[in-house]
Amino acid sequence: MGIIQDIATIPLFRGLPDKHLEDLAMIVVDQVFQRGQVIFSEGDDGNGFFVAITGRVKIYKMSPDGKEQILHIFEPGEPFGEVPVFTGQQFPANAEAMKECRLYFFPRDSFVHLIKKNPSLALNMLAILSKRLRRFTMLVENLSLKEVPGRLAAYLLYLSDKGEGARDLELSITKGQLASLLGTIPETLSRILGKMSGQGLIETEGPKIKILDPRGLEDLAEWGHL
Amino acid sequence: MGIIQDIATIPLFRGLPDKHLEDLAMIVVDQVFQRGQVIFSEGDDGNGFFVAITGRVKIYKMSPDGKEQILHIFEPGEPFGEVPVFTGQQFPANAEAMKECRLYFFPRDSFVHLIKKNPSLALNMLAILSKRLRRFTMLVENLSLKEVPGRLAAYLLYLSDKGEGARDLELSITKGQLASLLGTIPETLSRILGKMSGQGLIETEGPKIKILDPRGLEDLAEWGHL
DNA sequence: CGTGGCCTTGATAAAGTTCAAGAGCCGTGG
DNA sequence: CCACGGCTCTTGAACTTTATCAAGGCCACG
Repeated sequence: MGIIQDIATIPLFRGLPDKHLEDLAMIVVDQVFQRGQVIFSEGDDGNGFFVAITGRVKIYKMSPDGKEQILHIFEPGEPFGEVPVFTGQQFPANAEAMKECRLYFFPRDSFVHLIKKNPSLALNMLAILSKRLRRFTMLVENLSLKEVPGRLAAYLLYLSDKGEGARDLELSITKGQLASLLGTIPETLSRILGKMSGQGLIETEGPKIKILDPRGLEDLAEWGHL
Repeated sequence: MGIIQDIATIPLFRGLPDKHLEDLAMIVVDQVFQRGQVIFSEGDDGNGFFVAITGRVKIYKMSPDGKEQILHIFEPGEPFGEVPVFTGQQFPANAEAMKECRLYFFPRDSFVHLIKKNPSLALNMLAILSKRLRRFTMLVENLSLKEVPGRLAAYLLYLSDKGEGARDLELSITKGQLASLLGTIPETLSRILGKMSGQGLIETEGPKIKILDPRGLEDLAEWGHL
């Protein structure tokens, strides 16, 4: 019960007529994944895509020697795994539940059929993919053009912005995961957090980080040094 | 003369009825850019997108201290600059003509209008954006998980595949640009090309690169060392 | 023939990774 | 209630990779 309501709250489906929401409810598959469970792996055939209803999902790549790069972390309401739906190929990366997740799975054919009949659904999906391209652009910029302190500063400011400018942040992921998100390793992240504390930019206590000098962080994010 | 034919050959518009091709021809703006000319800059408002008809276009990011990361190089037939069309924001990166280019510009509103009436156009665009996401995934993987020799090996194999397995490659861009594409600098690229020659993997002569040991390159691309 | 662009090479320095060890934390079970 | 094992995080030292700085070579074009 409540599937239609759940679907209606997904931004991707905003503005859809009730009739189409019902159609979606007919084709959706409700799935639950446990923390640490693999949702799909790079190279698997993708016969549809997912929307997170509860929980948190990471999309990541692995190098042969075990280093992980997180590409994205999806929260409730966000769709993922759409790429093969439209290219007809395999998933380009892996997906894993970071905690217990409830996911809605939308099979490819039914969804494409629906898109053909509903331009606003197509435009919603185009907007989502475009936003994702924008994020990837930033990720590439960070990885290639900034060094780790700059990436970390940018991430902290991003968190602060998301929390309406809050100075007191609390990491919702472990520092190890944060390292993987920033394209580095826990040791390096740890050292840089220490250095930034020493310079009076931030204050850390476990998963809590207090921003002491937002301007200093901005300079760091922009220029790569203080 | 010829505009409709040009438009009809663009993969994005494949399968469109003639009537819609004519509509497109009505809204398109034909533009020419000289080598080195800026097409748009990061932060500019995007009121439409481009399709390359002739020439070559690079999409890139710059760091404050001048290092460049090429995100993409577009050849004739490929659309670019679509992100702001669907998110309503600014261009996330810069675009510059690498040689004299003829571009078709499609204004946003007319195009969105057309998409609403034509699901197959929407699906074509979704496929293109999805492919681009896939490419970005590979770029991130390369930048974060591989070191420069691995990236170079992967790029050479990609060129070889594109040329139906050809062993004799010819770079269509300068080595400096290749360095920027691989997320490094010309000096480093030069050294690594030298090292790879010394190991008998390739043979270089100016812009020509001959692949001597494809298996060796695959190992390098996969594992980061021979 | 000189000038500017592009590429190469060498010496040096910086940033990040690896390896190793240890500290803090927490849930489980004796 | 406390001890143990596992996990995350931190710190140190050596090492690797890459960037930086500087200089010189090659080549096309005027």
